[in-house]
Amino acid sequence: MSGNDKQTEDKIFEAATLVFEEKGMAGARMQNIADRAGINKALLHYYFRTKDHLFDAVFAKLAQKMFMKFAPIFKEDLSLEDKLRFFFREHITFLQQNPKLPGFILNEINHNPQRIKKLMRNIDFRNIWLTILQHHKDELYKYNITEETIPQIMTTIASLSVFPFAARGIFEVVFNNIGVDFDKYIEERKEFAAEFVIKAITK
Amino acid sequence: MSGNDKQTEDKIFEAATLVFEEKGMAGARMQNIADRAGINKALLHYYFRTKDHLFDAVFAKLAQKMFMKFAPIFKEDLSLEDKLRFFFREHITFLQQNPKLPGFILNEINHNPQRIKKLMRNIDFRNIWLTILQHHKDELYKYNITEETIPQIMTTIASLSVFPFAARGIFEVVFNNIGVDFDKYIEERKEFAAEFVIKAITK
DNA sequence: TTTATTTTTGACTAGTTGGTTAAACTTATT
DNA sequence: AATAAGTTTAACCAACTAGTCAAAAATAAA
Repeated sequence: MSGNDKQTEDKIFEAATLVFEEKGMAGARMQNIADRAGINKALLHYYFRTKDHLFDAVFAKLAQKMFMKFAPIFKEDLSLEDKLRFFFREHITFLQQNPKLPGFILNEINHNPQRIKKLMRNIDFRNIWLTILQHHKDELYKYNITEETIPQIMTTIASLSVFPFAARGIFEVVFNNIGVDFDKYIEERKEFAAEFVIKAITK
Repeated sequence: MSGNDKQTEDKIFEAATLVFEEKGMAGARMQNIADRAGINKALLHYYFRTKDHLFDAVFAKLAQKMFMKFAPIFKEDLSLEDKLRFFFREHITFLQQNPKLPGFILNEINHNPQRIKKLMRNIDFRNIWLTILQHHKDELYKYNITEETIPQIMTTIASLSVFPFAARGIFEVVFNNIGVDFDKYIEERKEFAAEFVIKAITK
């Protein structure tokens, strides 16, 4: 094992990430990945035996990167309102730096739902669920939130943050026609989304 | 031209729709489409010269189906609040009947942004934009809506309706773990989303 | 330096895929 | 019935693609 192999493995991984994000599993070509990594195609199979192996590695890493960004909210010791402000600010900033992540993950999950089931079976959602309920128990009565509406509110929060990036291609076309800049829109969204949700759940 | 050819063309189109929705352009196989249509592969190329032709036909039809569902809101003569209730009820019901549409369209647009630009260059967004402004001019001052926040609000509305279907694969896994049924969640969303937005934009 | 081990490459292969073609079949026209 | 036109098929092809392999190059061990 020379010190070089980690370097090449990383080069391959980065190239594969770019190509898979752009073309998806079905549209990606091993030759294309090899070219971008500046190596021979055979070397791909030396480090990652098959296209599936390589894809799984990339997908697992990107999915973790994505979902881990949801976790810190539950740990921060803030009021519900500040938690919302914190979340949208942090999460949208993260997506600004990884704009293709949502589209990539949604696409691959739709084409292969099995993949996410395998990936998420370790996560203990029931526990997270109970933690949230417990942690905000006293606070919830102050808001328009019942236990039954929590799934609606949680998915609403995720939608407001993630969807603009997943639908960026459409938004940009519409925005172009009415003189709105996508980047500026995203920047404003950090605050807008937080205040929108807060307003909606306030009694 | 026998009366048969329209029948076969439709059979092909329906089969192609199913396969493209499920696998995407890159993952779809002409042989698979031919099999589902119950015909020879050569006959595909007799009706639609290439895979691109066939895909373009399917995509154009599905995209139109999707976006046309946004139009009726602007014509209905209802108060803003009832318009919101009307929209979410109608649009989510439509998506219940076409659950794979959002994922398919988002995916293909992300992989080929050119396609939507070509498709949408006929639509006069500036005109629609001005119509909305004009039509709700008197009403807007009653709500927390300024001209600058309209793009935020419009995209928020779209997100709340479309995202759950685009991210269904993820939602279902999470829901399974906490005992929530996706179909029931969607049914409840029709009313929840409307009231959520109304609450958020009310002064 | 010599030998063993790991890394990298060019050439190759078996299988797949979109697309073609000539002939057979069906339907309409005379 | 005979001819023409449109429809459908089986067999085929060229290009592409994931994956292999043996040999060369580079690195580590002796």
